[in-house]
Amino acid sequence: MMTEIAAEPRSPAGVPAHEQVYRALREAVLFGTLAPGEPVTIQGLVDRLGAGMTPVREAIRRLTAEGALQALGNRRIQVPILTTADVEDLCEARLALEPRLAARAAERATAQDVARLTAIDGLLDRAILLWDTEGYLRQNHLFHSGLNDIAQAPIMKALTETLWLRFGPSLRVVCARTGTQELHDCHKDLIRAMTARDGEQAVRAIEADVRQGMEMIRGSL
Amino acid sequence: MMTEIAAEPRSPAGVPAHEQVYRALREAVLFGTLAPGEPVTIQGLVDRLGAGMTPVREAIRRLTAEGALQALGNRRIQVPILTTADVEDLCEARLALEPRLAARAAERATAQDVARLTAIDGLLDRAILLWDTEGYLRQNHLFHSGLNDIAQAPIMKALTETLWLRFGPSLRVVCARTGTQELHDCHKDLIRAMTARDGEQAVRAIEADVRQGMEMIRGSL
DNA sequence: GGCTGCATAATTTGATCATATTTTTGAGAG
DNA sequence: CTCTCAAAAATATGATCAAATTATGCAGCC
Repeated sequence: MMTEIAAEPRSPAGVPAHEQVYRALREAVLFGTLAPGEPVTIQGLVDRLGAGMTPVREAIRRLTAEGALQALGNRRIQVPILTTADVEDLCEARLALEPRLAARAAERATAQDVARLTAIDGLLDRAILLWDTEGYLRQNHLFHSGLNDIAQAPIMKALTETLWLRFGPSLRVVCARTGTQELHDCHKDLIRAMTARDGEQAVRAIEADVRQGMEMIRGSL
Repeated sequence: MMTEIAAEPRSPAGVPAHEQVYRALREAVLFGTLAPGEPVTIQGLVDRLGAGMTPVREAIRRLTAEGALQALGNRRIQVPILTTADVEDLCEARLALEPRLAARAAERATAQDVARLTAIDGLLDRAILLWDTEGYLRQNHLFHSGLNDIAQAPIMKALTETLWLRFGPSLRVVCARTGTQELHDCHKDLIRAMTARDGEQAVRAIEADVRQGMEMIRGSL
């Protein structure tokens, strides 16, 4: 497994090793091959990434604090396995935060912001047509991350990012299995809402998007 | 400063050093003497707590991921200084999450749960009468943490805890300066709502509590 | 005779520390 | 005011120790 976690051979000047390991692991959680329930060992990461123990350790603690990884009692760490209750919990948390961010974004979006999101959404559509699951996941995350940036609420955005880390692996499993063809694209509604500066419409669109995503995961348990 | 971070000389069987450092630091953020803007150095913690570098490092990364500490660009770490925008952001995040938790708690609370919260609230009142700021902060946190436990939504609760870590130091500064005497006690309303299984009332009470607390902090900037 | 169960040994993995290296800061000289 | 250099702090490595899991082997039972 997890053979696709890329090891960056050289350190691009100034980026600490623990930061690089963190980014690689985070990517692996969101778009990579880390599956729910998969064990994550420190030594394995040390061997695979060619880093020392301390940086790997720090990165793992960080991801664990964010909910991307789960520390079992017995010194073992794994990618969390979501229960039905977890998905409910996640869904409610997302519905608490993301509509507020979307409303703020709709109130603040410039034409440039809308253009950027539209471009990302285009790449997303292309990924869907090509059955490119990883591309879909990347562009989808990029779209929502960009949207939440526009809201200018860094704390709520940070919380939301940790939620995405929690359901990332499960969402990937679902998408790899069932594909992404038949999903209703709420992003178009979102872009319309932002163009119109309509917070209410943005809230409805993001709620639909969240429910759709969480429902897919729930159905796969 | 921070001389009151207790060093646990011996490891109480099985609790790893990095976990102990984490707990000590977390307590210091919530109830201790760590003030906003105060620098947190690894070496300082190593010397003060008598632990090794690696555990201290891990604890700091964890707290940083939770927003309790802030990594400056230049390898320096400090307790975050909240801006007005941060407080707005925090307030909206709390209003997004805590009312939902309170409503869930109100629907699920047993008589025993209510009794426990009532007991904590009694200790809280005593702390207020005694002008015991740390006691007030501890019991207040215990009350809300216990309330959020009852909601049985571990993910939303975890998010909320990180929010408390973010405003902990600032709240403590305010309380130490202005005291806690004149605060309207929303906890009584909360307990009534839980006894009555009234989610709506619980939402209103917690919203008032959140606004009151955030307003105190906002006014101190 | 083969299979199950448990005790024990071997190996893997995690936790911690001491230390070397690099970076940043800040003081002092020009 | 700027540049240089020394002290302090952070980063990162590898070694060492402890704990847990897995493998192994022996006895007893079907």
